[in-house]
Order: sequence, then structure tokens, then C-alpha cells
Amino acid sequence: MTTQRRVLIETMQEAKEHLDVSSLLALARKREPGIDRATVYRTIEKLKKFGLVDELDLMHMNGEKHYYEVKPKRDHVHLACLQCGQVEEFSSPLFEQLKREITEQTGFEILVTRLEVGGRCSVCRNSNKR
Amino acid sequence: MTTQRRVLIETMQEAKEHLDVSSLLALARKREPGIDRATVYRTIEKLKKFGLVDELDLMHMNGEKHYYEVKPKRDHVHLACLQCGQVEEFSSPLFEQLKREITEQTGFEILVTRLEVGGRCSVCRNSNKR
DNA sequence: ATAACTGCAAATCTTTTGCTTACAG
DNA sequence: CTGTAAGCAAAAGATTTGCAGTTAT
Repeated sequence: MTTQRRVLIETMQEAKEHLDVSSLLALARKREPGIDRATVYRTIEKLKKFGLVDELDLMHMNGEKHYYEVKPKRDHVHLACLQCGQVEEFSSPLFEQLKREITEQTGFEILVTRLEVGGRCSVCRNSNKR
Repeated sequence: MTTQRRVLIETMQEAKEHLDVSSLLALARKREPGIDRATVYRTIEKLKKFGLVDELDLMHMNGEKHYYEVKPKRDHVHLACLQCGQVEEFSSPLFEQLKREITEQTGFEILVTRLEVGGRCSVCRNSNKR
């Protein structure tokens, strides 16, 4: 456990929104200026492997980069509005049930899940019909 | 509708597994040798926009590339075995129900969904316990 | 002490773009 | 004809890697 890792983890925990590597790097540098991009990638890799962090694509709304979030207790769906870019989270017992069903019916042991939805959020639907 | 597009679409339809851009390009070139990588990217972009093709990440098992499949009538989950790389598909009324619930409860209009699961398939679980 | 981690720079992989020529409708 | 698409080559964006020096345990 190094200073850099601690800073990166804290930064992610305190973040209000999903961070991509560049944003995470920028925020982390406010605390630990020397920190390098490669360290961010290597740390994320580790954290993913340990199941502490989830990787998101958010339907690649802005290029191909990935976003990261501290793994939540309860998995949730990410609803990405393709119009305004807003991301909502949604969790439901139905999702848990679906996961259970998958394991029961296929024997697949689930380690990570990623359910992303692209579409139009209610705000955009109301402001501009169609 | 150009020859290249026709070839790309046919190639995807006939493919038995999920293709990444390089594989798709290689297969398409067997029919239409001159076809360019950029054309593949541009065509996929169009097809995605028209909702004819879905993009997958398959949990980034092999690098950051994307995979593509002709949009199925019924959405399905992709179960990616992190050990052997096999990808299973799974569909269930529960998934449909979950999507309905999302729309009802959040007012979000769903255009695309991507549910990917990473873990260990039953074969790998049985061959090597633990 | 020593194994693991960092910063730096360069490399790699994937995707995008500008431009000119070619083709479909 | 005329707009859209293709091919080519170069650029951009994201991530990975080799290496030498540093740090955690």
C-alpha cells in the first residue's frame, strides 16, 4: 500500500460522478502532484482484480474511454442518456433475481456484471418530444 | 447501399461467433479484397445508429477492442468466462421484465442495452475446482 | 534484503479523420 | 448529375510496457 494507491482510492471514493482515467489523474494530482498516468492504469487494474472497483463504458458516449466506480454493495444498472449525457443509476431486486437465475440455469459463476442502458432520460423526453 | 456494405453485413450475419473489427475485416476481405479498415469502422457506426448491430465489450477479455453482433430479436445476456474465454448467451423473461420496470419507474426510454457478465463457466468450474 | 511499485518514455493497439477519387441512385 | 461512400495515409486517443530507480514490508 503506497501513497499513490491510497490517494487514488480516496479520490475515487470521494468522487461524485464516474471518473475516467484522465479525470481521476487530474483529481489525484491535486493531492499528490507527481503521480503518473501509468500508475493510475496499474492501480485500477489491481483494484478491478480484487473486485474493489467496477469498470464502466457508459455506452461510449464520449469516445472509447472507460469510467470507474467503487464497487457498490448492490449492483446497479447505469442508464446513460445519449442526448444530454446524464447518467442515472437504478437498482432492483429483479436484477438480483436475474443473476440468480443465470447461475441456477447455466452453472455460470458470476464475478462481475455490467448492465448498461442507452436511451433518453425523462428530462430529455419531456423537453423535446420525439 | 454499396458492395462493401453488403459484404460486411453478410459476413456478420454468417459469423458463428462475435467478431471484432480485425476478424470482420479479414473475413470480409475474402470476398472483397480491397476493403479498408476505415470502411469497416464507418459501416459499423452506421449500423449501430440504425439499431441493426449491437456492440459488445465482452468484459475486455482480450484488450480493448469491441465485438459486434447483428441485433437479435430478443436481447440476451453475454456470459464471458474469464478463464477459458468462452462466451455464452442467455436470455430470460426476467430481463425483459427488468427493462420494463426501468422505463416505468424512471421514465427512461431504452434504445440499447448491454448486459455482460464476467465469471467462470460451468465447464471451468467443474474441471478445476476453486 | 527483496519483492513490489513508481515515474518516465516509448511502444502498441484501436479508432477516427482529411482528402481525393469512385460509385450509387 | 450530385451526394454519399470508399480507399489511403496520417493522426488521435487510450492503454500497455520496459527499464532504472524508489519504497513498503
